[in-house]
Amino acid sequence: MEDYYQRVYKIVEQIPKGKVTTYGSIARYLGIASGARMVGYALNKAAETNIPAHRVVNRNGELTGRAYFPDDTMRERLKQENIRFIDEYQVDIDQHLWDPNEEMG
DNA sequence: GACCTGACGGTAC
DNA sequence: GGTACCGCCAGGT
Repeated sequence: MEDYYQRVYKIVEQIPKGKVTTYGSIARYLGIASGARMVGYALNKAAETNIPAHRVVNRNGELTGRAYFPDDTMRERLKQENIRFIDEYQVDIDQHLWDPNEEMG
């Protein structure tokens, strides 16, 4: 079901600069609250696209997907957007959280 | 067609 | 408050 991935990409593209969201929020918006894993899986493919997948982190704000980005691209991109880091590879999710369920309805 | 794996999340202890 | 375990859906072998 590639259409599923398209849905994920569409949402990730809507993430405003300086904001981040979680896999769970995206999954919930898609109607699969428990499909957070699928979101990350989709973003894996998104890593080779023009989609800002670096703005998506887990519920804890950890850059779990940094391994799928060349070097520290993911962290550099976030820092470039003035994202506050509470750890070397963990953003202040509570400060920059962007929930599509609230922003997009 | 069955089993295993995977950028996660919530609950239980 | 942190760690551990189970559940979830989709895709590949």
